[in-house]
Amino acid sequence: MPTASDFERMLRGASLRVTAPRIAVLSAVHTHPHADTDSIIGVVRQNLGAVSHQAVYDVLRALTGAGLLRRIEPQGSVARYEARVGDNHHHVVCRSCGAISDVDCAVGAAPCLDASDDHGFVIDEAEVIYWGTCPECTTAAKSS
Amino acid sequence: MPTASDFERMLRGASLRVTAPRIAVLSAVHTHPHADTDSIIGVVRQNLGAVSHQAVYDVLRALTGAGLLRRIEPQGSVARYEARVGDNHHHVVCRSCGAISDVDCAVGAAPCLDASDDHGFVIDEAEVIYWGTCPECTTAAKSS
DNA sequence: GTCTTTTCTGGAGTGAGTCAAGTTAACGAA
DNA sequence: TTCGTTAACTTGACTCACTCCAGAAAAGAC
Repeated sequence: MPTASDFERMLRGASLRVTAPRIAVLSAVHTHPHADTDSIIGVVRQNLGAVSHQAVYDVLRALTGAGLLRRIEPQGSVARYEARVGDNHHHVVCRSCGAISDVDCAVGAAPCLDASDDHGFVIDEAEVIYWGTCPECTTAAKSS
Repeated sequence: MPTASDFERMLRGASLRVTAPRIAVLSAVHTHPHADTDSIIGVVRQNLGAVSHQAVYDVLRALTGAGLLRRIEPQGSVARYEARVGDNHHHVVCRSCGAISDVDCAVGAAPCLDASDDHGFVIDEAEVIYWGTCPECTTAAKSS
């Protein structure tokens, strides 16, 4: 787990100012992957005390823009953030409880990046979301 | 292009009641693929006159649930609907203008459905979204 | 034609996220 | 160290897609 000074280095590397809210948000997302904005606000406030929700929204946007965080938003869910960036990985989402897990790319480094007919689009990323049922919900459904 | 009686047959096939708003919504989505709810409401009102937005939301949900329509919502966009259901196809989304195009599956009928490590999830669908720049935006960017 | 059930209307409400104006603090330069 | 600039934070109002609710209307079964 990265330390506060690691986070500081990451911020400086992205030429962003180092502030307590930013460190706290970065840390919260590292310890709570796939957390939604509300939970992040909660965690940040536990560590720092009062922080405006607006600040957290701003920080999340700044960090996402700088490539330090990645924003994901599966259908029917609010925005979630994760700290694992730079590798091409995807997600499985549980239809029943909304749980999210990371999945490494099925077909090498850049899977499915070739669309059969790209309609002239210049494609730079392929995002894959697997939909299914998580182990907990599967067993819960069986026993009912 | 399907006719009103085709739509009627589709509704009956899904054991849904046949009403003017439903026919109109079905027709609107067929003629305007990837339209958002607001545009659909607009098209429906052009054809039918006054229809409440609530009715359109209800109809869209009923038709989506019955499998007659498919709901897609790429990040940063509101919900959109398309009438092409039952075949496993995906979408390219333009980062700059939000345009959406259909893309057939790159790797056969069910692409990438095998995650390398599924964490015990029972996966039933793989959704792929390609991100890029559409032809219009590409040429616009070059000329500027 | 009458009855039951589903659908539609109109209006109020919810909640994630944004906008705007003013204050505060980070950090490079003097 | 202090100063000034500029980015970041606070507060609070606001937007907008979407939902909930209660009553009215219409579709389909008998």
